Amino acid sequence: MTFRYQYARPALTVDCVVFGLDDEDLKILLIERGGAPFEGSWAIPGGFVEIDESLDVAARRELEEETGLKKVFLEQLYTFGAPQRDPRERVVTVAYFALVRLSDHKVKAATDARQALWFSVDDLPKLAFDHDSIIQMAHDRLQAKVRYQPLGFELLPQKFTLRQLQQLYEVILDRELDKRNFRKKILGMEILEETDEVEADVAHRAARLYRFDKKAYRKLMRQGFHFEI
Amino acid sequence: MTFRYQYARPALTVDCVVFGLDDEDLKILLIERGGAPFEGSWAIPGGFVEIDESLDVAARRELEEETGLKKVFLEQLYTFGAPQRDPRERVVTVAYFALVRLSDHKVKAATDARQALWFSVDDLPKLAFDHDSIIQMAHDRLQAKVRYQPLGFELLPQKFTLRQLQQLYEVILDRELDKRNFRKKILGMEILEETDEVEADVAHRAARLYRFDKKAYRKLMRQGFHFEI
DNA sequence: ACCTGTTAGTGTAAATTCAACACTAACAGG
DNA sequence: CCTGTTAGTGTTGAATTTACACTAACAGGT
Repeated sequence: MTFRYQYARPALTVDCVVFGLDDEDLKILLIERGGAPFEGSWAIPGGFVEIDESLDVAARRELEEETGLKKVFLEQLYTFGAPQRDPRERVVTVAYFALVRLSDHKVKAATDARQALWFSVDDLPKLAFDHDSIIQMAHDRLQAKVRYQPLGFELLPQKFTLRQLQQLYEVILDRELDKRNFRKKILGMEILEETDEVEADVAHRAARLYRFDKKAYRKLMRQGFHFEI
Repeated sequence: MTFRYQYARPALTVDCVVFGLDDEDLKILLIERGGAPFEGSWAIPGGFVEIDESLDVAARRELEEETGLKKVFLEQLYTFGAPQRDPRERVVTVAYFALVRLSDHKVKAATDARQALWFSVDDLPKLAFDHDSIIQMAHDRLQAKVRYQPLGFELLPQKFTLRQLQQLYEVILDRELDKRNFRKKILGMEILEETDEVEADVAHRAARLYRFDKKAYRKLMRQGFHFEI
């Protein structure tokens, strides 16, 4: 079946910048393209929007098809529509950024992708299309947003130590934070729930595990509380 | 001429939420639709993206065609793509928000629009499509962004009094600010250039006029300065 | 000339928040 | 029991933010 239109229409795709956190590194998930154009080069996962699916759904579907990732945090980033950004024809892409817990997820390459791999955010290979600008914008947005929204917890295991949380901010913001001031601030917010567990298998005093208390956070939000690191 | 595609493609449009500032009110520019669907109801200006123009260019073109506005501040907001948002067929729209100086611009209705009119942001008529959600998001974004980027100056005349500037923030943020603290903060930033003029035609002591000093602002930015109200 | 109404323009003190900084406790492993 | 490593904890000074009220200037009307 073919479709006829009176005017030429751009094709519409979605693409996802997927961030994951390794103990000391912020990583991005890339796929090696299995088809033209840019066959064999690296790109962020994505693909065409189907005619009856919403953009968010398309982004989730493509992400699962190409990398196997499901149920991740996903947020729309920006829409890129420079006329020559795809050499084949006019393609407008709605870019998303996603946050995943590396600990929870196994990644596997699939449809259209030879392989999917995590790359350190400041050691990326050459990328297809304008994907370097998309990643750049996603990284800027993550850095800005992580400071005033509790996004960071999406990157950590459900239970985490304060040390892990601090490290997360240090890695994303790319600067050191003072341990005592950090703990004072974050515990003072009362959005962390202390568990009665401590971390396991460490060769030193084990740190207490905390959980992000989403309910408490939402309640505080309704009272005008403003998260900020 | 017609175009044939193997798969059905969504149509792609751009829409603009245009803000203007009246002395005591934040306004939005709406057009009365001259054609189906929603003929006769109010909508934000916008239209189809042409095959070889970038999204920003399309937004500017549509804005000029429908309202006569040129050279306004314009920034991409969000892309709306719910499958049923347009009753005719699948239409994805890239929404923008724009800031204009009401003092500088005459608005005139044109192509496809019976008329263009300014409405107070908290007294809007019923709107076509999902334009109420688009406006809502634009308004939220303006409120958030005006606090940490010097966007406000786009809404004021080139030369303005501190009183006007304060009123602008009060109207947009919808809360009162302390006059002395406001002046201290804004003058302390050293991003305003004092002119040797004062306002004219007022029945009381005339206030000094200032200009936003974009050069000074950019210089400060490079040095890590962070604007914040 | 002067009275009235209205807004311009200005400083200080208290409260709060932020930044800097170092030691003891706990525990695993050898 | 010794070693190495990280957990966990308060205080002080500096900087920032908030609250708050009076005189000066000027146009317009009498």
